Amino acid sequence: MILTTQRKAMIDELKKLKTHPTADEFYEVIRKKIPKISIASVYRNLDVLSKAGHILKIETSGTQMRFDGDLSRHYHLRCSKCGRLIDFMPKGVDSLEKSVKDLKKRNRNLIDFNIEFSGKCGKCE
Amino acid sequence: MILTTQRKAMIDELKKLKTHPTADEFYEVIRKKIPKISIASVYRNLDVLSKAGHILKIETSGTQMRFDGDLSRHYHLRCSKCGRLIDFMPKGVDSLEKSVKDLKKRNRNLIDFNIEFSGKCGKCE
DNA sequence: TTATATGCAAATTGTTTGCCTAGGC
DNA sequence: GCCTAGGCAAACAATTTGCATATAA
Repeated sequence: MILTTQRKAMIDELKKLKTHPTADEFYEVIRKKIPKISIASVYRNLDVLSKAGHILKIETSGTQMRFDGDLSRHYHLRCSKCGRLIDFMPKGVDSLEKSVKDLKKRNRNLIDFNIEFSGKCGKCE
Repeated sequence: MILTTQRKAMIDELKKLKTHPTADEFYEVIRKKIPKISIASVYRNLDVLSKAGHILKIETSGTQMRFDGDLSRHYHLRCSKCGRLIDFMPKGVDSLEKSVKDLKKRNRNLIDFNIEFSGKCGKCE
């Protein structure tokens, strides 16, 4: 996997966003930096970059894939009012993580988990 | 929402399945009972029946929606080997549920959560 | 007998692929 | 110079819609 200028720019732009864009949303953003980029490259590169660990592909409710430049351990909340996907790392999450760790100890076949919260985001409360 | 013969049959058939089928998988199953059913009705009815609370639409990894006739509280595990979606309700899950309950107490905006586990299913271990 | 549901085909949406050219090492 | 990446358009897969007919209350 070659980190071309285009791919580097994609990583940079995605890291600036807090919105967890879909591929087509990100296409509109990156087009402002790289006007000649094609939607096919956006899909291809979001895929290879996530496989290479530079960005995160988010398994989310709703049909479209979403992407995240923030690699730190955090969760997401889907706002039940406005529908946006918001970073969510509240106090109390550590005990949930501990529960999962215990689950893994009891169930050796268990590898990972994916959680999405739902509720009102800060702006909609 | 009228519970037509067709919709009743769909609920019955889905409840018999443990496989959490996609819409097209379920279409193949229900066709054996209602040969003239159309794929459009399958999509439409899976949607209205889930909204009416008769069945469950599962937010799952992968691109396709999956459906579940089992309304009892339970979770799912995506097998990392065979890819199937398996019911998962192990010992230890109660402490995870307690953690989420605590989270909700601390974060009043929080409504619900959706978790999908990944790991090897019973057949693949 | 009026409203809702269904079948069929066509339209839409999100994503992937083939192929040829361009750029990176 | 060789191999991987990128642009473009066409293909594909999953789902939705419009419309005419059929079924339910």
